[in-house]
Order: sequence, then C-alpha cells, then structure tokens
Amino acid sequence: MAGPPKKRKIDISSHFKDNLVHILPKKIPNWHYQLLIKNMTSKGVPFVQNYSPDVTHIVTSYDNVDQVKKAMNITEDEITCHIVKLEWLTHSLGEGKPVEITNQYKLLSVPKKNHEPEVTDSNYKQTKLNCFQVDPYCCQRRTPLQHHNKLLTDAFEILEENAEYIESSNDTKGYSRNLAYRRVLAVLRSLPQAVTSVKQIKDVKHIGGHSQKIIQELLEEKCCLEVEEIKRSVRYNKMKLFTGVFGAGVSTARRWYDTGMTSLNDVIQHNEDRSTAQKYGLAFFDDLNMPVLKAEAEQVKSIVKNITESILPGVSVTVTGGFRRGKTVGHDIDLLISHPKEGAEIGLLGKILEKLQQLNLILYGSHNKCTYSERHFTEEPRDPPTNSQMDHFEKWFGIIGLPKISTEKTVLIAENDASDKSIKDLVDLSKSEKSWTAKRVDLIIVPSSQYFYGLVGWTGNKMFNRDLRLYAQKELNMRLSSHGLYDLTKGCLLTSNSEEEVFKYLKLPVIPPELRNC
DNA sequence: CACCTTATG
DNA sequence: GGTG
DNA sequence: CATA
Ligand SMILES: Nc1nc2c(ncn2[C@H]2C[C@H](O)[C@@H](COP(=O)(O)OP(=O)(O)OP(=O)(O)O)O2)c(=O)[nH]1
Ligand SMILES: [Mg+2]
Ligand SMILES: [Mg+2]
Repeated sequence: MAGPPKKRKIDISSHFKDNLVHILPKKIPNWHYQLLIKNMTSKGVPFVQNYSPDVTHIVTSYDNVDQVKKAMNITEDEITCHIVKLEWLTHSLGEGKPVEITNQYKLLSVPKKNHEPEVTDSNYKQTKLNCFQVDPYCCQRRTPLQHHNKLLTDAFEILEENAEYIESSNDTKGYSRNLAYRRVLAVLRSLPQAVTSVKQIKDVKHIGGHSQKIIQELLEEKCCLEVEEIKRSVRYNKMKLFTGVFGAGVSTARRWYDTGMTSLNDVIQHNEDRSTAQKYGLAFFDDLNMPVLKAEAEQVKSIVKNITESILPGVSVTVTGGFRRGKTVGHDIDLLISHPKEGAEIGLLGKILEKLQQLNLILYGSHNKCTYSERHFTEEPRDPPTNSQMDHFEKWFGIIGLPKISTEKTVLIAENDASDKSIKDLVDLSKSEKSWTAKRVDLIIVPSSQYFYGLVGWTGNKMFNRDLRLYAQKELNMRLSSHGLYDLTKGCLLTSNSEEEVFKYLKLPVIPPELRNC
C-alpha cells in the first residue's frame, strides 16, 4: 500500500504547458464549475479564475460569441484566443491533452435567429403525434406504480432529493426545485411508453430545458454526470442519513452536518437538545428504516381493529397510505379509523391508545387533536372548509413495538412511559435481544361525514394530494383538505358519500388508488 | 415576476 | 426548475 | 421546528 506513487493522477501538465484556460462561470451550474476546477487542478492543467490577456482558451456554455463578449463585458477585438465550448475542456481532460478545436467545439459566430424551424402541416402533425400528450395536473392522469421510465425516474429522484436537502422551507430555491423535479417525476411515471427520444417530451408540460438536457444525457449515456456527482457527494449522503431519522427534518439534518457530525453515533453521543421524537428516531433508526411489509400492516390493522371493536362495535379500520395504492412495502402503517354513527368516534383515539398502552405495544406517541371549528369560516371567508358541528378529527403519530411472532400476546418492553427515558436507555433497549420490531404507525380518527375526504387525503400520494388541492383552488375556486371540500364561489361545504363523488365534485376522472402513484 | 397544498403540534 |  |  505504501509503495511508490502509482496513483491515477497522471500529471498531464506537460501537454498543456503552452495553454492557459479560463472558464467563464456564467451559465454553468456551480457544481459543474467546481468539478471542472477540481479536475484541472488535480491534473495540472494551467488555468486562471480571472480573465487575463495570457489566456489561450476561454471555455463557455454560451453558444454564440456575442453572448460571451457581453458576459465578459469586453468589446470586439480584445479577444485573440480561442473561445470553445465546455465539451472541449471535458474531452481534453478525458484525453489527457488538448483536443483539436474542430467545428463541434466552436461557437456560432452569428447570434441564433429567433426564427422557428419551418414546419409543414404534415410535419406539425407528425411532431404532435410523436410528442406525448400530458394533462397538466397529476391528479388528472393515471400514474401506476410500475411504469416505463425507471432509468429516468431513478435519476430524477436523486435530483429531487438533493434539491430538498439544499433547503426545504417555503420560498427557497431548494423548495421550488424540489417541486419542479417532483413534477417531472410525476409526468415520467404517467407516460404510456418509455421515452426514446427527447423530441417526444420537448413540448410536455413541466419538462423544461434543464430536465430535457438530463433526459438526453440519460438516453445517450445511460447515466448523468450531475446525478452521479450528487450520489458521490458526502453532503448528499449525510443529509440522506440524517433526514432519515424520525423527528429530524432538513433543517436539523443540516445543523448536524454543519457541526461536523458524520455518523448517527456522532449524533447520539453529541450533547445537544433533541426532541423526544428525535431520541426515539435515533435509538430505533435501524428498525424504523426496515421496510414495512404489507403483511405487517395487516397485522397492525387487525390488532387495532380488535381493540377498537371491543370499545366501539361497528368501527371500521382501513389501511391507507402507500399500501392502499398497491405498494408492497412502506415506511409506516397508516390506519384510518371511523364509525358509521356520526359522533360515535369522539374520544375514541384516547381509549384505543390506553388499550395499546396496557398491552405494552406503544414505544412513543405524539397525540394530535384537531380543533377545527367555525373560526376558520367566520374570520376569513377564503379559509378551508369547516364543519358546522364540532369537529373531533384526531391523529396519532407514534412508534409501536410489533411482536415478531404474531401469536405472541403480550410483549415486554419494560416500562416505556414517555420522555423520562434517556437516549442511552433507549439505545440499549433497541440493541437488546427483543421479540418485537419498532414500527411507525399513524392512527387517524375521522367522523363519517368527512370519511371520504380523509380517505382520499390519507391515500395520497403526497404529489397527488398537492396537485388535487392546487387544481381545486386554481381551476374551481374551491378549497380541498382531508376534512372536506369548500366551494368559495357558492360559499358552501360539499359533503361526499364516496371517493367517486369527491372526484365528481372536482370534475375529474375517477383515478383508482393504484393509479395515484405520482 | 409571482406562484408552487394544507392541516396539525 | 418550470409555468403563465 | 416537526409530522402527515
Ligand atoms: N396534503 C398532504 N398530504 C400528505 C402529505 N404528506 C403525506 N400526505 C398524505 C399522502 C400520503 O399518501 C399519506 C400517508 O403519508 P406517508 O408519509 O405515510 O406516505 P405513504 O404512505 O404514501 O408512503 P410510505 O410508504 O409510508 O413512505 O398522507 C403532505 O405533505 N400533504
Ligand atoms: Mg405511509
Ligand atoms: Mg404515514
């Protein structure tokens, strides 16, 4: 290992000794610019970050010379060196020597005409036929779990995640880019066939210039440089790890990362204020990141169903979330609980949790009552729908210890009351020989009058919900939530007796749950 | 150049 | 990042 | 800030 230097970093500087490269950073994404600088440095290619007259090659992403001059703020004949496309530098770095400046590396000398490439009527029809036709909102489209563009969506999923890690609070670049990539993903997943040419998606909504470039690269090379760089980056991998902790979002993950923490052990050991949720998220990280199987969801459902039936006969318990959309694995178990008799569900959640507690099934829980009353409607007419009656919609986001052997009746989780447990105790518990696995469970109680709005909302997926709500607002002047639908024009609440009726109110085709995987 | 889902603790 |  |  400690032998002579046979490192790959072949010094190719001799081939470049008569050159001086300057990259015009404008129009080049920062990650790509930094990568080029890194590569030139490690290979010993001479370059300057600020333009000087000694420069022999100006590298740019612009496609005509006038734009370059404008960007550099210089006039006509000051430039005597070569102005070349980015590809020249990429290929030269790959070859280990400056490649010949053929036409493919040269810029257009005249600015592009703003002139549409002329198309005959038949041509136009042809392009129209060759182009996928896609409705603008994903809630208008049928989006199956299994689709025809996995190569593309795998890549865009990385871009989407990474954008979120930049900064996910509203009104930031990360937030909007994340949304843009989600839209691209939703479109790609809904296409009837695999994309084989960029032409097919050049007019498709939500797939703009940048995404088209990515798709082109993926179709040609089967991979994308930007995506591969993200996958390699420390930042992406650490943020993925830290945001995977229940209770820690992007903001907390970034704080941990910026503090120099590298592993979950670093985070566990570090003395800082952590929410109770985060303590449990850290201690049971391995369990909670095991995929939840559909059979386990059914197992939890029947436990909850049995308990609940004994409290309130006639109750309905439905597995929603991803499993209802046909997924075979998930990250949690979403249960929608209701009773045909309106009002019978009031106070039910507390009783269910009490029973679960008695059975020692509960590890952690955050109770979430919904105080949803006339205040919304009276104070602000633009506010979301409101129930005339008192609204006792309740939620619980928690962690249960699910017995590994389903026949096991009682489980010993020691005394697991609440926040009085230190993180060390929790870690010890999670590491101990145990007959159960920690699982995230969401319990949602919904009055029967709101049942189908709850069902639609908790079936999702998230993107489907967002577009459904956006569509309702923008196209129909309505407000949709998992409690109801409110027509702002008519000033009335629309009660629904089926999922289909919700779609009918919204003037949308009925999309079955398995086709809401946007 | 504004907008991008909506509710809860 | 993409749309209107 | 976090969760769905
Ligand atoms: N309106 C709205 N609904 C959401 C949001 N996040 C989640 N939901 C809804 C749609 C989801 O399908 C449902 C359950 O959320 P989950 O986080 O459990 O996601 P899901 O079950 O789809 O996938 P999973 O397999 O659990 O990772 O709740 C959100 O931010 N806004
Ligand atoms: Mg789920
Ligand atoms: Mg959930």
